Amino acid sequence: MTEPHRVERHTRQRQVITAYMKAQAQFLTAQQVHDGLRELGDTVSLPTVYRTLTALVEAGDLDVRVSNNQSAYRHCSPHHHHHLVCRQCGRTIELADSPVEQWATAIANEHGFTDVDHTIEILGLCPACATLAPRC
Amino acid sequence: MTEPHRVERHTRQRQVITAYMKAQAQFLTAQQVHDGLRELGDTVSLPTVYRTLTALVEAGDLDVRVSNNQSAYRHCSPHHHHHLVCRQCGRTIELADSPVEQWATAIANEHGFTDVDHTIEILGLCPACATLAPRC
DNA sequence: CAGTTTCATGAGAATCATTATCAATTAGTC
DNA sequence: GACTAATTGATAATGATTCTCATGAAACTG
Repeated sequence: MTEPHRVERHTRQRQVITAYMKAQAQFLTAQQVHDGLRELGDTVSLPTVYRTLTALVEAGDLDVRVSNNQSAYRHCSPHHHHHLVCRQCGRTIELADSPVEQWATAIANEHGFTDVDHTIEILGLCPACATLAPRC
Repeated sequence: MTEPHRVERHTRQRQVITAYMKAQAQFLTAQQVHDGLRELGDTVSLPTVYRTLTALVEAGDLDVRVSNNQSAYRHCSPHHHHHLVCRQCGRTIELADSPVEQWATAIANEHGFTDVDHTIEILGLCPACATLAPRC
């Protein structure tokens, strides 16, 4: 009944995608990653881009964000899953620990919930976009 | 330059969908709403279900939640957009005001963000699911 | 280093949620 | 009841994501 021991392989494609995502400051769709890599000469098939991004999300290396019926991925430092995001340009600021952590846990306990996790996202207009685009 | 004055019409389909969603405690996909209505004998075309649900979301009457590449919709009381959700059965508990509100606003101001909104979601395993399904 | 195993990749097709199109229906108004 | 514009439904189109499966290449073996 022991798991068949799945070995993770270190392929060119995975390295390329991982490196690319680490260098990226924005949320990118699979398609954008695919195109971006091609521009650098590192061709990776679209299905592989999807597979790898999904794997990286499961590994906790990437954050996902769905908008417009599309998933966008972005590198994120582990354990700090809260963001302040500009709804215009997508500029993201990672937020450190907050009072929310404790509150969330407390609320969950109160209702008997276990194995608790939480997501917080603050959306707004960053200073730059506020001045540049009064109305888009 | 005045808007052409768009009149909202009160159709059978809209009433039916609105009523149905109000009576529902779970997040439902457009397809599920469509099927549910058909079972009640209130047939509404799938495109119309989509159109109506989208409109209701924009009106602030419904919450959306994306999972498995599908949007799910659920009635929600306005102004309280925070939920404690069971990741297994989808059971949802609406959370009242929290310390987060102030914190979010403070953080946003600190970074010069304006027109701020936020989303918080606490995911966990509800007591029922925790006992029934130790491992799925 | 050659052989073997097994996972990963890529090309293409398939899926399937969501949207667009457009003619036919209707709600709201006079 | 007639008029007008919004709404609906049938259908097709779109497009992101996933599946299939033959080929390629890691990792391991001896």
